[in-house]
Amino acid sequence: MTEPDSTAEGPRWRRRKEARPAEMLEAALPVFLKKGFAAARIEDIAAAAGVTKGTVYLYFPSKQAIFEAVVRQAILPRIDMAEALVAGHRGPAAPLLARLIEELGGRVVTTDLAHIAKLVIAEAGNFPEIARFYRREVIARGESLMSRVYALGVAGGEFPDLPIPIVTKLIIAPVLIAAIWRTTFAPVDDRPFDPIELIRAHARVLTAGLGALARKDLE
Amino acid sequence: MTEPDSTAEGPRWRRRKEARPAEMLEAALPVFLKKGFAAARIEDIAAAAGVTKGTVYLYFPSKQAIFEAVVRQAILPRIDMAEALVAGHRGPAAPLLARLIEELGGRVVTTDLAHIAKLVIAEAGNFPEIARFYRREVIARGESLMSRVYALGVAGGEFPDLPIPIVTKLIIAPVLIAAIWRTTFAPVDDRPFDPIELIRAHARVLTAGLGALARKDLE
Amino acid sequence: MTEPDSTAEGPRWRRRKEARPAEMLEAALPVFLKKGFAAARIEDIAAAAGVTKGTVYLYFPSKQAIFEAVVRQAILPRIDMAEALVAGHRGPAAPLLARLIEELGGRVVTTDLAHIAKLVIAEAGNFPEIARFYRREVIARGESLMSRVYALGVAGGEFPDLPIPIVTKLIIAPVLIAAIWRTTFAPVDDRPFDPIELIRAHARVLTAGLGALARKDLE
Amino acid sequence: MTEPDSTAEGPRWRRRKEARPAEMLEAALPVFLKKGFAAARIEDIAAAAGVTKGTVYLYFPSKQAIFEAVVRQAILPRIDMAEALVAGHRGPAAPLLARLIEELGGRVVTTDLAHIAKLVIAEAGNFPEIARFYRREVIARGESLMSRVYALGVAGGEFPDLPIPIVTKLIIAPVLIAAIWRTTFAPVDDRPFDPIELIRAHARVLTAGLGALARKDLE
DNA sequence: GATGAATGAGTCTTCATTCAT
DNA sequence: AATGAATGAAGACTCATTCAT
Repeated sequence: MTEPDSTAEGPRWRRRKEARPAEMLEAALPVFLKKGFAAARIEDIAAAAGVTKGTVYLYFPSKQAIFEAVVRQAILPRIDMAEALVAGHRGPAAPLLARLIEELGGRVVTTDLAHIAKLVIAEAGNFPEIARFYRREVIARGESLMSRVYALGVAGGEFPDLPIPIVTKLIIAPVLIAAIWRTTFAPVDDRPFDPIELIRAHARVLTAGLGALARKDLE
Repeated sequence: MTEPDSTAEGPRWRRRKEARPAEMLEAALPVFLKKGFAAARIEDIAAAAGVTKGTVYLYFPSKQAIFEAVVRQAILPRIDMAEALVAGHRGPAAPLLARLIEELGGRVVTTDLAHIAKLVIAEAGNFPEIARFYRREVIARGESLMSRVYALGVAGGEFPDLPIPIVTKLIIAPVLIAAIWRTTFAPVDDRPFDPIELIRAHARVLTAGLGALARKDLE
Repeated sequence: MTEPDSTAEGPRWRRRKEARPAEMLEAALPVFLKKGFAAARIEDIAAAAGVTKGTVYLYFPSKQAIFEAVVRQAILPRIDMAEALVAGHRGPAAPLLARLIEELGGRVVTTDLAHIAKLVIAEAGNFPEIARFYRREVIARGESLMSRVYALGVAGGEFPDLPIPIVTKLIIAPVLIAAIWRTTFAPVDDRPFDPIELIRAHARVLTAGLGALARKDLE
Repeated sequence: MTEPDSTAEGPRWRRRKEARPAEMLEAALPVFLKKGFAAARIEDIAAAAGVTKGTVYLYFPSKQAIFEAVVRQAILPRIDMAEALVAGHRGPAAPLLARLIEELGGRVVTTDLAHIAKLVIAEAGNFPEIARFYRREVIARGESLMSRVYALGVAGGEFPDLPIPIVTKLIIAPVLIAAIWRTTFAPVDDRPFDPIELIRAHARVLTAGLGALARKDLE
């Protein structure tokens, strides 16, 4: 597939050691997504990367290490993107929050981030390291991001003063549901599922709810 | 071997043939909850049920069959309970919805239903049959239940006219998040997590949001 | 081989769990003797025992455990025999020592104890547990045995007062050499090697030497 | 890459092509000593020699070839030394023999010759070529050396007329035991072990024994 | 109905060896 | 000459499943 020169037999390798680990992770991601950790075979991953089993072990010491690296590589760039996206936002908090949910959430829900999130949830129980990493690198950063937006809204009287960890989860929840639904139940459901519609409704209901509660708080 | 003489008193024990499968499923549930499908060993399940591996196969044809039966048995009674709980509710829709969320959601989130939900989500990808069953028996019934309550609210002008599948997911989402958090990330987080607090906040924000949108719709 | 009933296919197993481990060790010994630890394949051992790989793991948790058990089983009964043999001896020390060397040493050197000793020596470096066991169960008991005989001789003025650990090794040394020679070099040597002759010469030279030194000490 | 400009000063280093194999063997010896043949990895050897795996195969066709060469190289110079040492000895046979044992044996037992001997013994079973080489180059030459000394003693009536292969083994035995003990059991024994003390006792007992038997023969 | 001994396919992992560069 | 990426055969170990007792 990615074999650039395959006349006859082609060279067994070409000097690209530095690129290999990333290539392999890229190849491994769909395998893990499709089968989960336990059912994914190293050989599948190797084949997907166009190498043989042994080669995989030149770059990673174990299946678990591959898995952890895959999750990391799949997630970290997205987090960076998300943070950049937020950093650019300006203005009152409520529309900002709505936009965040719609843009970020929409992105998550329509790309393979949905699968990745589901994968992490599914396997984190067996991989405390993954769980820890995810909490630290994804959730914590997401929360800190949200908390800034939310604090703005609280300061401006737009939002009620709820605990950040709670609010964050309320914000995220429908996004995750959309991800889970799309990856898990949509394939066995004949009714269409439009994740974007869910995200939009969520944005509307949530901001309306927060606004209403804020006003009630003021009374 | 150490069998005491039992001629006089009749059999010391009586195998509850009919009860066996259910007993096994009960024993198997915690094993699957703890390890997931792949890592759960038949021997663990057998041991938990106080029998040997071979016996398990007298009642179930395969590990997968056990798993599916376990999930079914764990979930069905809860659904029935939930439906009963709803059937008894009366009055305006908003407080009913809030109560539903708090009572049902609270129950889910604090019992091992949380683990079960997480298990289903984690494994449904590998078990279409589970996914199908869950969608059909759990989600569909839950939705139908919700839809009755929600329709009440829409009719009364309390709720905006959103699509039922969307609303249902919005209602459920934080409950699921609470379940996932508790089973997956709380164990690796040192900050305390109070699922009930999340559920309550959810109930408040959601009903407030729906109410606000309903009013806006009327204008 | 030991299959008692093999018409057509024969039963896959017959209730003999208790005998199995010992049978397997017996089967494993020659495999280890022939190949050493590293080169011995579990499958070889299984085949030698008339079972398949998996069965081996019903009884032993690892290759190393098998190895250790094999060595133990091969050695312990011999030690017991040796101790019994010594316990029965009476009379002055020098002939007793000579008899010990000739009978015990002769036995070692002509049976597969020679191979076992060589095996232990060869692998003990990689198996501290084996080394420790051997030192404790074989060497220590052998020494204690020797030391009783030797003390007798010292008390009677027959032997010089040398440190027991030294004397023991002098007594054992040619026996071990004979064992090593027979298992290691004799197969590639065309000259015949008679271990018994070596043992006899050793007994004579050693007792003569000890006697001479004892007399010199007295002067 | 970081190669400094070398046009002006000529090559910074010069590969000693001819020396390479010897260097590698030197590097390989400790690896084999520490791990034995099977557990020694080519990569370890290469690393110890400061080259990469591939380079090793420029000089040796296989791991086994390296091993054989290592043993050869480790042993041959010692043999030469030993023969030189003997060639210089003069005088009556008994003290000569004692000196030989103490000096040669002492040297063996306190240097890594002990480890090498143990290595050969451990692996010779799997490497007939090694066994053959060792018998031919080491044992045979050692024997011939001993036989000259011994014949001197027999001629002078100092020693009894025992077969040379037997006597040789009696002479060597405690040396080997010392070597084996030091490398194999001493590490798991908390009591101190002084190989020199053993060698000295051996020299004394052996010469005394040979002398006594010689006198008895004369009677 | 239960048992538990036995199986053997399935996987990860290691490492000697090859060979394009 | 040296490298080091890649290979693939080999082997330990696991465990769902079978079936004689």
